[in-house]
Amino acid sequence: MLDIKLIREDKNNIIERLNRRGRDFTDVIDRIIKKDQDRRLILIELEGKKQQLNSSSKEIGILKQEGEEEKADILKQNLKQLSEEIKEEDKNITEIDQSLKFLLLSIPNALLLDVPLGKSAEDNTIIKVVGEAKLFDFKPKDHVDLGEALGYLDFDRAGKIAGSRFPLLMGEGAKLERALINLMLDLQAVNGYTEVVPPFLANQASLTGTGQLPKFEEDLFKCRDDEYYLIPTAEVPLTNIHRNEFIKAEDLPLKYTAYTPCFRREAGSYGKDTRGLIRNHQFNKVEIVKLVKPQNAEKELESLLRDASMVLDALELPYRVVKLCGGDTGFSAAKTYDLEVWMPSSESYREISSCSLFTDFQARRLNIKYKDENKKTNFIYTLNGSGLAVGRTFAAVLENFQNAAGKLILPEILQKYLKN
RNA sequence: GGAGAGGUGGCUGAGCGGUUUAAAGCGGCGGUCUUGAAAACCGUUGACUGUUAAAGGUCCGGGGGUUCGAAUCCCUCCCUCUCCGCCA
Repeated sequence: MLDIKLIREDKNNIIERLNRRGRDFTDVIDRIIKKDQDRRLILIELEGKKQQLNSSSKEIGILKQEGEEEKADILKQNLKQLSEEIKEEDKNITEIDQSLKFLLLSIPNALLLDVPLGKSAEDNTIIKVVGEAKLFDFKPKDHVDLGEALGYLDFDRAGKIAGSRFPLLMGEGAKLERALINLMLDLQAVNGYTEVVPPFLANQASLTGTGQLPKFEEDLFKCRDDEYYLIPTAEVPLTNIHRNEFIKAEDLPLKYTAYTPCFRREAGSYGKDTRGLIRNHQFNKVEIVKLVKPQNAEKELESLLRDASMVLDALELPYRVVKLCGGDTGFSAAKTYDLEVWMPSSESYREISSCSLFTDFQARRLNIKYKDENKKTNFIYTLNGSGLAVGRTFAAVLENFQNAAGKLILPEILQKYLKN
């Protein structure tokens, strides 16, 4: 959520940073400003009336103590109407507050000024390329053919159990998935993240806090009889650990990691990546989350990116780092780097991690504060990244480490994890 | 699922219709003392809104109600704890 004060005081700057997303936010911002002004006008009048009521009520208390019952009764009669008026106007203010809040909750984060302009993924900036994109002297299989041949994957039976876009890993495949999870968690432990096993369902407040609600409900699986949603990412529970909390400055930064399954309806992506592990309704992910002081934000994003990259380095997978352009940056993020892994079957790079800085956008929704150096209360900044999407890593491992015979030659570190 | 207890400022905790602008303690901050520190003592210290600064307004789990006036009474929902039942 953007700061209404900032919108009031620095409207043009906010609009400029929003418009980097590739559409014009002037109208919405103007509507917000108008509503905010209306609200303040009504509020001034209302507060005057409240002041009057408060002091008169106090007077009644005093009169009664002095035994002046009659005077008190007269005053009481006179206050009845004022009290009614206040109640009425209070209702109006609440309504305006709610619609203002809804508008604010529906506006995406203002982007940092170094986020490149652009409409789609094609306009992202390639920051660096790590490792060599493997070219095979045979035609590499994709991870589905390979996985099914090896008995690791069984999408037909997954369809029987649940439906399309669900994975079923069997035998060595299931073990490989578990090895990857363990490897990732161990690496992030070394990087100083506290391991967490959070709830896999979250309530409405939590999802509003991180930004999935109210705008993107159609992307979520929702329980029918309870106000719970299946988490679309561990970002939700991890970032919500400290919702409505005051953090001691010396406890920052706070760093958490968790492995969780993630559940996404993938509404609106019919026909996209229908094959394999790339886009499923359920997938495993190891997430890393940080709560930091604002002044360290950019540095913390760079280090978060390194923490995520480290997994790809350890697995010896070729990848590249891209900075997302405005149009491709997610709703809550102010700036995002993606890690894209090389997929030999399609000879392309595919997103495997997304590392974002959210500035105080989430913290404001979540009400997470700390006291800064000047003892001023301030919102913390949040960041998160995938470290990594396990399903996509699984696919990348299969495709990158296959040989002509259709067997896997895994890097040493993975072999070690498979043994344990 | 049944019965009971409870949710109050960074923390502990009193208040249970009207000088409460939420007591007190802890913690924090400043000071006195000290070579320095600790202890002790003195002062200060909730959040949000608003303002040049103030005044004022809002906030005692969430929502609604009663009243001139609600932390306090009523309704409702949520959460925590104890006991019972069921259960991995």
